[in-house]
Amino acid sequence: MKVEELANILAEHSLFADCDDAELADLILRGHFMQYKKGDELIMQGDPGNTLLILLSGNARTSMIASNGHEVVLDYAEAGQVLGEIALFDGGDRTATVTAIEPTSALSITRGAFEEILAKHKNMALRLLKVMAKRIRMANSMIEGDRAYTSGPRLARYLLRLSVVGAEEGRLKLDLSQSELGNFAGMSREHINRQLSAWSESQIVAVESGKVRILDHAMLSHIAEADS
Amino acid sequence: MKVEELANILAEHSLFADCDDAELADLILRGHFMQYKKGDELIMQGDPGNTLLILLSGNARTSMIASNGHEVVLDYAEAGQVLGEIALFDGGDRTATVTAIEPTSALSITRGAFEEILAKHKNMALRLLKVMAKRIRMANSMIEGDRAYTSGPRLARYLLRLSVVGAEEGRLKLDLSQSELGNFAGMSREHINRQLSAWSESQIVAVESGKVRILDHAMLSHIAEADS
DNA sequence: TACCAGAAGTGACTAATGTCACACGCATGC
DNA sequence: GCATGCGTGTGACATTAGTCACTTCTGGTA
Repeated sequence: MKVEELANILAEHSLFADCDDAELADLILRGHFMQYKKGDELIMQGDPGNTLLILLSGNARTSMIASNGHEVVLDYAEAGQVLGEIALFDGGDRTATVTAIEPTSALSITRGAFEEILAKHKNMALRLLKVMAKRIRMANSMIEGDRAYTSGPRLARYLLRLSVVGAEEGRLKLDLSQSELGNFAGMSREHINRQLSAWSESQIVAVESGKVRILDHAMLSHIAEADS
Repeated sequence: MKVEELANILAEHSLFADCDDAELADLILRGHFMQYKKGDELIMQGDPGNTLLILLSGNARTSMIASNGHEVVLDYAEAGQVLGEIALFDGGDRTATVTAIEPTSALSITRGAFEEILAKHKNMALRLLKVMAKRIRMANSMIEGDRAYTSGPRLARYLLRLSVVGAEEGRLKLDLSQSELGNFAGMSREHINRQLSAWSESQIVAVESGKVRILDHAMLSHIAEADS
């Protein structure tokens, strides 16, 4: 892939939108371009983590497998997202596995290279701090939601999180199977199914050939804040 | 408080242990020394967040109140910990409330001052990135634990998290009431009580005048990884 | 000492979800 | 066309943990 193409992809996404050309050039120069097929693992839980990844295209699922075998999906990442920062910065092993859920490409940058970039471009550190702050905020909000709410409001939250901001007919960013939705929202497939059926009755969502569409965004937001 | 005293306190704690004198001096010079009584709020959920706090002494509880009134305790902070980074860096409001649970003091640094320090001392950014990486790691591990395990293993994990590393007779860092433990581990006070009683029967913990002591650290760790 | 407040202990009941079992529908490929 | 597999729909039941309503302890204090 050409350097200009990479630069364009990077510059399209918020995090790198305000990078100057020199920064972009350095990222691309020091990074390796990686390609993955659907199902490939970009990052494997337990591995030592010495690289930072920047998703260029495609979508990936970040998940952890607990010691009892239970799978927990933490997030879905799209182009422009930074992955692998945790292990890179704290020096520990990778905490989660990142799996491509469609053909995906990424820029891989080693610790050494990234530290040089940080040293050279001081705005880079602030950008990264901002990305990580947002991640902690999201994680805290997941903890709060998982703890404080019952399954209904929780599923509502996760659906809203998957909903496209522009709200093009309420379609979700990703078409997840009900089992995957379950792993993401922390409930059983059957329970997801029942909840979705109920909401479908009351016209809050529509389920068409396995795909969820949000019909009543306001109502869903209301449910997400509900008392129970 | 004298500058040298502050410098000593800062230098004692891991995050700042490798700061050079100039860095410490800048932190202290640009920071305001704050003191809090037990029960005072160092940070209030919903406020705009324009300062970073570094705990110098005491202990504080970080908690969120969900829209349905449910309180979720995210963490307990001790001296040396950085607080308030999330809102400082992503520009949003404070996500949680931090309450002193004993007399506490902290260094408060405004965004502007901190950005100047970051620009001047390039190691500062790496240190911060590391702190935040560890926080995300901890948050992810909370999500994993809350989702994948039942109450037993979960309580075990939170007790271990509160246990002093040096394991001085298994005493916990903080003597929390059972209700507080409940808000931290995400279960009802009664359930905490029953679980603790059961473990006390089997000599895994001891409960003496309201204080929990871990008797069998290995067993508790084993429970924390249990299948159920 | 007697009293009070806040914590802790406990039984009975209830609510929320997970689990199991199985039917169904729809796409894929031989 | 038919077999196969995967995702979905649904009832019955089991479990887990929360809730309620008290009682009992404990430490501090008038």
